[in-house]
Amino acid sequence: MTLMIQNTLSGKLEEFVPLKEDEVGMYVCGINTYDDSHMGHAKAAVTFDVIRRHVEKKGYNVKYVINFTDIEDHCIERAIKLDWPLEKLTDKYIAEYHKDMGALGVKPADIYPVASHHMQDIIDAIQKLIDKGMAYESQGDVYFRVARVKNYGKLSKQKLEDMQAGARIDIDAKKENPMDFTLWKVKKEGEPFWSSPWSEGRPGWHIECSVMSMKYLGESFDLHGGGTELIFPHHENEILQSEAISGVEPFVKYWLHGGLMNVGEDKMSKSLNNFFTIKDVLKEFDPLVVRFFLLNTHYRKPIDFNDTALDEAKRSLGRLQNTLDNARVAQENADDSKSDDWVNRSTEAIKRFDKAMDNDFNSRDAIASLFDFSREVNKYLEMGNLSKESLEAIVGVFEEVDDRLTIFQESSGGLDNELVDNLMQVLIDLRQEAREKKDWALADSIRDKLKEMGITIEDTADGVRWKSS
RNA sequence: GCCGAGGUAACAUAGCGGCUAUGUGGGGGCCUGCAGAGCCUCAAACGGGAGGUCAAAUCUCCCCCUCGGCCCCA
Repeated sequence: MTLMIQNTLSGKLEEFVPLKEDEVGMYVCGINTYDDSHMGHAKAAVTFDVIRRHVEKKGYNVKYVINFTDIEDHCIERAIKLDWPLEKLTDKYIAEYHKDMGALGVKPADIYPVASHHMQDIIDAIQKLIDKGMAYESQGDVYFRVARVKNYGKLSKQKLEDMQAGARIDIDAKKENPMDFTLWKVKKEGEPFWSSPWSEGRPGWHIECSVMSMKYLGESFDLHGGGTELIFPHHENEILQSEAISGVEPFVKYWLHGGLMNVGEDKMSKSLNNFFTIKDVLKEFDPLVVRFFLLNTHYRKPIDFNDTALDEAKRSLGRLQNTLDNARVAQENADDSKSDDWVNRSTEAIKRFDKAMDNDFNSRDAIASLFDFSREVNKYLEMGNLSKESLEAIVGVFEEVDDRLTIFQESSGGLDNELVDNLMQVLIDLRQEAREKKDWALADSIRDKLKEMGITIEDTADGVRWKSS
């Protein structure tokens, strides 16, 4: 099956054909390191995590790079405000990022380059642009010369003329053209700075991504991701710079952009101050539920963030988790005498899942297919006549899915605590005795009290089960 | 103004030419001492208007509405 990818560059669904046989380069814009990550960042991290895993599953050797930008305005401002060296701020929020994303089950990237650690590379790149006539120095600043580009706007489909017509563009006397963007800017008093041939100052936003992506992935690589809000100007300018620096096209073959996280009518963002940090959300919801919530919508679409949606995700995911739990329990008790065609059906289920993922990483559709599979499994589980081999295959489907999406619990049974297990067994036995004597009041009382403690008792055909919620 | 992405049953989302979808919620059954879980089943949809096709939620055109981008942002 071929992997199809919606490419922002062409605006079309294209077959994925990597540039090189041995390695697929993938670069995703990380965060600006000045504050805790919010759910919007989580959406980006999780979707590209899943995309990366699927591409790897297709047999490609993915080299995954996520950058940290610590040289832009917010970081500088925050560092000054806290009276911290920039490095301290950078280190802190990189650590927080890894903590948050780790908690969300995001597989680490191969390389996490940091902008401020690549200053010489950045300065060299800017010099190269100046040497080529693609950039110019002006009173210590350096600007990219947009007029020298032949096809401006290939990613964002914007025309230079249109941009200048309606937009609110700052008229800066230092620029030749209002659309020229900053490669290097002179420091302001009190700001952190680096020396350069032009002035003491710092790089503009965009250039660090060009430099770091090309450094680690080469002048031309396969996949570049980010949120839709980055298409213009960030990614557009990244292309201009990179292709001007290297002289190689395309800088990136496939551009992927994820829909934004909304809160009601607005997108979630720091500047609107309507964000929910990952840390706060994880206090209320299981990380697996959060992942399910994020993956239950196609990555290119926006998602509205609210508790109701998370609650629904929790219930929905619980349905799948139940099937998996039940299958696992049945697996322990199954005999291997009977045979049926669940091995084949399981293979088919994985194929269907894969097919959905091959269609521009349609995790929503892939999950829907799992619900269908789950329903079928439940029917047979209830009849209780599945063979060990079948159950292994069925559990295998869930494990395969989990390998890609990471949405299931290992086991929802005990608390990994022998003492608790034993105590629970005593309570369950007592309750069973009460039930046999038809002492429903006592039996229900035990169940209710445990429920209050967050422990659910279920009477099933295979015996009594309990789980903590 | 200029670009981009969308408008699918109560809600959230897939589907993007023929197979009426998935979950949550709702009605009715089955199972159960009850509960839970599960199964079966019912109700419920493609923003509006033209066009085109044997056939459209899916294609074309027009209109309406929403969100995003054009200062920073995953």
